[in-house]
Amino acid sequence: MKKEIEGLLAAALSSLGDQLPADAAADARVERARDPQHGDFATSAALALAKAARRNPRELAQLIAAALPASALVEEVSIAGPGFINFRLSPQAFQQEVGGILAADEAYGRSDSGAGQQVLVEFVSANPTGPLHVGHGRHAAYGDSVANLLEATGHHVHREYYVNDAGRQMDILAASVWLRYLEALGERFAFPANGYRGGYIQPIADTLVAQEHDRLRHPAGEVFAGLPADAPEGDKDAYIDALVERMRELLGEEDYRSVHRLGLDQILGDIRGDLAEFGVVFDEWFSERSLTDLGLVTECIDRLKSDGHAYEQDGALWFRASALGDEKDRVVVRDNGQTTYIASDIAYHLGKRQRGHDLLLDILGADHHGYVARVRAGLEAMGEPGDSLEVRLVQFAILYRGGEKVQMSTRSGEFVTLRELRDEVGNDAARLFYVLRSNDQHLDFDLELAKSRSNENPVYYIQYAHARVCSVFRQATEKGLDWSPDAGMAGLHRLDSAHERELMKNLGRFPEVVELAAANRAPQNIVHYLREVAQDFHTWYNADTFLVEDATLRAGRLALAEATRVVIANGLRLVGVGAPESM
RNA sequence: GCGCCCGUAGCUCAGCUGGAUAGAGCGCUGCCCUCCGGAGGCAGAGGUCAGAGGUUCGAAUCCUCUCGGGCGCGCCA
Repeated sequence: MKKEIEGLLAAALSSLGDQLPADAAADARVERARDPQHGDFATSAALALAKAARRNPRELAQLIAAALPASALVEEVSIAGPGFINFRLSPQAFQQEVGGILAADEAYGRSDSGAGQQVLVEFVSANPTGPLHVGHGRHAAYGDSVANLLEATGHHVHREYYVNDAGRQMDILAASVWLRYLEALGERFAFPANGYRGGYIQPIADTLVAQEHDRLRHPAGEVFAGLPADAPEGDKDAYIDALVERMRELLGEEDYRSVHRLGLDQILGDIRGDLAEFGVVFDEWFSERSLTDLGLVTECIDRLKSDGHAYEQDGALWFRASALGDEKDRVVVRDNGQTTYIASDIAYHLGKRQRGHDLLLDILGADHHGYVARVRAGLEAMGEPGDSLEVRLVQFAILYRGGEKVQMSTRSGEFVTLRELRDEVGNDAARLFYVLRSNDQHLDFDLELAKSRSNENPVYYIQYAHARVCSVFRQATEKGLDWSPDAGMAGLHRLDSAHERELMKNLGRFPEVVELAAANRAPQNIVHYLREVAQDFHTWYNADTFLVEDATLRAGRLALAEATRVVIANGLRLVGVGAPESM
């Protein structure tokens, strides 16, 4: 709809070619008028061009208005205020759009404006050391919704989860599993302060017992002999690292790896299942370890050195990131010869580019904001454009139950998991609440509100509108009142009440809202829009009866109801929420 | 100390690539079921868009500063 009006304006501007600056076509933009008195669309093109054209804005507006091609869509064009050109659309313009919605059905709202750009969206990427918690849930819901929006606007999207399977935390997990295994076999000892104490370790240890029996068993005395003191007296980090070392010595590299792999596989499998139930499916689970195994990390480090982006100091190798916009230089190889996470991250992001992705969109926790400049510097050092990396930070989610804040502690594994949240409020409420707020805003997630069945709860309010439409159609069938899209089209010209006009107008905005939400990575735009549509629908439903005697009018109203249903279903699908036919 | 993000109605927040009188929900006040699902609808009160400068024909939106709040500033990831 908007595009048609912009087309008319562009035609007018180009027909005035010699009287306007050469780049005037860029101002062929219209916006939705906020105030109905200003019609349906408005353009400030005359205001923007006035200076360059050396005319006063109102005069220029007259000129442009006069040059507009005639169109059945436009009922009235007027000049207002300092030089706005307002367009009032004809009833047919809106009715025609309803027909367009029915024809496009599930495709309504989709566009190809992304022109096939390859976008790699990386999100969640939680360390596979335990189940996902409610914070990860927000990342999952946001990242997947943004990916959906990008797909809907013609981007080629690849969803990826970066598996941190190479770091120290995974070693600690392997040790934790092994210790629970030893306990299960009867060994007695104090569990390390820094080990993973969550209950989810136990089943993994049980699997290990079932697979290996006591083949990996060593007496506790042997395992803990001569280790430094654990907390509180000693350093818990030094203690756990020494314990991991001991485990590797006693088991040998091959058996150590198999315990490590078992822990990783089970936890990752659990995460994968959790996300799948949440409607989030990744195209790829990318292993950090594979970067090292394929030699990509060393390759990157060699390139840093040969291109003069690195230097040695205090026995470590430093990446000269400060020369590329970062606030300081970063260690890439430690004095003990181990590479750091930043080395992996540079290799990882370079690899993303080499796999053919134009845009690398990372969804990260707000506490990772310092990381952005680092990776961007790394990409630039590898000869890749820094702006191929886009980072969206997601702020924390805080759970409330009624007015009470739910305490969340990552210690001792006592945190609220995503699965617990989903079980309590349901997938639909969880997904919608997670994207209700802008990603850079803290999220207060009220469990009671998410479960409530009233108009306080946007999930039910929107879904109810969808179910209501379905209910009307069920009623129509019961009463033997047949309806078809063709009959609906033939009745559209009868839709002329204020409520119908308002609803039609808002339905026609959907493609614009999708476009904007995608461009701004802002799924909350979709939710707020759907709430408006649902409100318009409920208002209309209360004001007018749909199943009237007059067959033509009835067909037209059912067409509009069906178009509403299509828009709500398409919008909810974008944020991963279901559209129930009854509730 | 330096850097990033946030500050909009009593509460929770939309709106932010500048546009014409700043929106929603909750809460508050008063209404609407002989009617397709009342899990709904209608009406009303409620704001110096944290503050101060600046750019502009026009600023909640862009720039600068100040004041509040959050988060970062490891040879952890």
